Amino acid sequence: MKTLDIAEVAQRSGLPASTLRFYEEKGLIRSTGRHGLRRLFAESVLERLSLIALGQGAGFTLEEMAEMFGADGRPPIDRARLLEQADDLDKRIRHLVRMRDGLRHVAACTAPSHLECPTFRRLLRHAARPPRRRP
Amino acid sequence: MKTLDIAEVAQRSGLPASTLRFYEEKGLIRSTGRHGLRRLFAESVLERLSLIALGQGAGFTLEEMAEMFGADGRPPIDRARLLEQADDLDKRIRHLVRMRDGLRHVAACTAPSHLECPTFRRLLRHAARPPRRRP
DNA sequence: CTACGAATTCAAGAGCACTTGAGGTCAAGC
DNA sequence: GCTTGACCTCAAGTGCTCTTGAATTCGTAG
Repeated sequence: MKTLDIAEVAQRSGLPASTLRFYEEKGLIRSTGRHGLRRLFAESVLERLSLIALGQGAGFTLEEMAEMFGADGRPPIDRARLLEQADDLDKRIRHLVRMRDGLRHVAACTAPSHLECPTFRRLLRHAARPPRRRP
Repeated sequence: MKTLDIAEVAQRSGLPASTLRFYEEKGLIRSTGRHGLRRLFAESVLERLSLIALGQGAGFTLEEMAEMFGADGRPPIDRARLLEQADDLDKRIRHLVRMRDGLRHVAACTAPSHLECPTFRRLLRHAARPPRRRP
């Protein structure tokens, strides 16, 4: 099995070595051994890192992800949880779409003051706070 | 002109008073005066708060927003900036859509291991890190 | 006029995701 | 064998957005 040293993982994943060490400390990835002091990683760590990026984008915290693919390795994925998260994403997407449209409108709008523009005012009424990363 | 005390602003905006004080300190909102010690706000602060929520969702930091509607009040909006931000949002939206679809797929997929599922693997390859809040 | 409760200030703390710096170690090349 | 430089550890620091707590002030109801 081919092993990668941290520099190679860093280069291929685009993450700095410090982040990789940090992730390992958090239990998000694992090194398969050492060469002297130096960590060795299996190539599969790259997939894991993609998975982490995916999860981050979906709104999971690092800690939640560490739990999810906890003890063993293979993500024992919780389907209900994922669907819930997908619905959540739907909300965020709709929100962002409204905002994008709003921004474009404001950039184009010629109303004397944006606060007088009905489109803008409608937008504001819908501008609920973005869902906070679960506190 | 009707004025609101902080409790009313809090209640109508859904933000805790501490956040309102924090925003004022940051120059994001202004109280119009005091009644004794107590802040008084114009009703228009509610619109401003919506605007802030909007901006946050669009990826502006509080400081950037404080700059934008800086000295006077009325947002002297920078159109180029807004369009740029809208394009940015477009990217984020496309990203989120892929992730949502990915999550749904994974929840439904029956492949023995997700890492063997081609759809999932394709998803992973696209799971670039979500754009970091401008560092 | 007194007591209550809501608001105030200021400093510190919290949560998340990392980054940085000081000081040490070790494999490899010369 | 010695130097070099990548990698190591551990503690502390960063940036952002707030929250919490202690001590204090003040308007309003009774």
